[in-house]
Amino acid sequence: MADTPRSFDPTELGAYFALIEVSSLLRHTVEQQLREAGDLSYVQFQLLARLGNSPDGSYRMTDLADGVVYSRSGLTYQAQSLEQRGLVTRAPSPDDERSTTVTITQQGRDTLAKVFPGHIAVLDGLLFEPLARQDVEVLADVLGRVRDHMRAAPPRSAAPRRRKTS
Amino acid sequence: MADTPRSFDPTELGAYFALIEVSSLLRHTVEQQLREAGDLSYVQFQLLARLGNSPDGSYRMTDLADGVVYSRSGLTYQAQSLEQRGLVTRAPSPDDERSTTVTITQQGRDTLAKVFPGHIAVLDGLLFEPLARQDVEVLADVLGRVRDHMRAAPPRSAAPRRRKTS
DNA sequence: GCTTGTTGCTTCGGATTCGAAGCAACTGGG
DNA sequence: CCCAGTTGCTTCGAATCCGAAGCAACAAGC
Repeated sequence: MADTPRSFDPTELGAYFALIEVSSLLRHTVEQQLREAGDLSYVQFQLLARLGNSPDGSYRMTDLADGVVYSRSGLTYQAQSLEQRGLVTRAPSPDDERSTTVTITQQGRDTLAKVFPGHIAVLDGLLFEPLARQDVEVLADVLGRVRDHMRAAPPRSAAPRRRKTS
Repeated sequence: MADTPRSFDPTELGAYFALIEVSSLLRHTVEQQLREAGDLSYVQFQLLARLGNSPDGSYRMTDLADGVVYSRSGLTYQAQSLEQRGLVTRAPSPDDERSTTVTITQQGRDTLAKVFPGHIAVLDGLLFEPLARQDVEVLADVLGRVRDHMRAAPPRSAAPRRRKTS
């Protein structure tokens, strides 16, 4: 397999390495800020932010997991943690007894509001500062296209669950 | 000093979210490939790759940690693991008795060679496939600039001015 | 040569992550 | 109604990660 190990040219390598390094550093810094400002991990912040953006402030566990890339078990762990701290509530969905609906509380919204300015400040100073308006636009466009492509791509596993192969 | 809690416009948000999601998904997929192909974690692969690129195949621990963004202790953990598997050796530096020099072994190079084609294939299919040549160039340029800016920025002395004024 | 201070790495304890297995609720065919 | 299959979430065990404290080797000042 993989008989065509073409190697990358410097530009491609540069793009790849820069992507990895930028996201790592950014995440690291943001994580520190969130920890200091509101004792939140990055995942917890993402979850709260997503819930806060929802019309009714709630989502199913699965939808949350999909939006944040993390594993189901990891999400359970964080949701429990957030629930114990009173930032979200969890209740079985009225429709589907097996699905759990997570809802952000007022305290959760307060916490979100408390950490948000610092979050923006970090992004501003670290990510956007060296970029012109046009750079941001290009970045959004190109990375947005990559993201759509990734989402569309099959999970790439010789899945144990083969079904529906047309 | 809550002077500028400016919120981001959709383009900035899009760039930020796309960056996070792309890097997360990419990393996730790459991690799986590396695990299957050579039982390596992403960090381990990065370390081996970096060592393999070095003229003499070796680096000091600190330089490795800086290049890979991870914590010192985490690096120690991974280096020990790699050493036990015979992929690298560790020895005190002749100059500085306290610094440890990590060197890739032939077996390490073999492992690297084994996983590399698959690694490239993943990147190709996931990251580069939807991009035109020009997109890659722009990406390398813009992200490269951001990376340089981040490296120049002080790691954490940027926010110590704030007190918990809740 | 001693005493401080710094630097480089490791150990330690705790938090977070994941995949696999387990359990409970829905679904469809008989 | 029952049975197998699927779906949604949680529990479990193990791996990985980090920051803080600890230890050893250098560097400076006296």
